[in-house]
Amino acid sequence: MNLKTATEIGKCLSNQTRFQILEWLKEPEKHFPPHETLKHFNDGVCVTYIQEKAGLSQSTISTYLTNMEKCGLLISTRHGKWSYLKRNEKTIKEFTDFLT
Amino acid sequence: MNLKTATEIGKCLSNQTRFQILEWLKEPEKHFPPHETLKHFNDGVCVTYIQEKAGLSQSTISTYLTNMEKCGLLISTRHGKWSYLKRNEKTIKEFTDFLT
DNA sequence: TTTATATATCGAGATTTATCAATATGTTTG
DNA sequence: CAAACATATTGATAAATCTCGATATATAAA
Repeated sequence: MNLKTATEIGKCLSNQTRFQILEWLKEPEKHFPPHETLKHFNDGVCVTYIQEKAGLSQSTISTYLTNMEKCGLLISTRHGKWSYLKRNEKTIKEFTDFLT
Repeated sequence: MNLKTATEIGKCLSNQTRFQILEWLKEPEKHFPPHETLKHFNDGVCVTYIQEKAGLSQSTISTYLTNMEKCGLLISTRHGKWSYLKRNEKTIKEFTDFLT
């Protein structure tokens, strides 16, 4: 982890909604309904579910998630027309190690 | 640690200079000269030394440090006319625990 | 292949942050 | 007390971020 990447992660963590998303994704089954198509949470939660729970516009949440993926906080996996997001624990650990 | 405080900390970590200060303060003796009056780094480093190393204006750094203290990232101790800043490892740990 | 659904990107206005110079406050020293 | 020094606060402008609606793209379903 370098200073630039760490700062990009800091930017993602500087907003309550984005931070909250990261918290929700710790335990997806606790905060989101199971997806109608996929029956598991192996790749996380789809954009729409996150958007509905956050209560912000689709475009805003899409941008948030894209940026969070870019700096390594999230991993995005596409299944058909859905994008699923899950935490990237490896980067999160690198970040906390860098800070500590 | 709650979401609001964590987000305030995230704001501090969203800027390279502020993040850098936190890194410098991990090992003050490695990045700063010993203070002419105090001979130790027990309470950290004075504002002026941090300001000079960061290369930003006195008012900017003062504001940075004040905010970093407000959200618990730093501990400020006054000795005479100097304010010394050091990392608040307790809060930093609470933050990384909250994130993990 | 048209239509519907999910996600991404663009453009714009409102809000927040970055950063400074100027000034104020607090503390020490002559 | 006056001068000097360290730090904090204020006021201002430029830059960045927030957030949306509109629109584009990708994929699936009819």
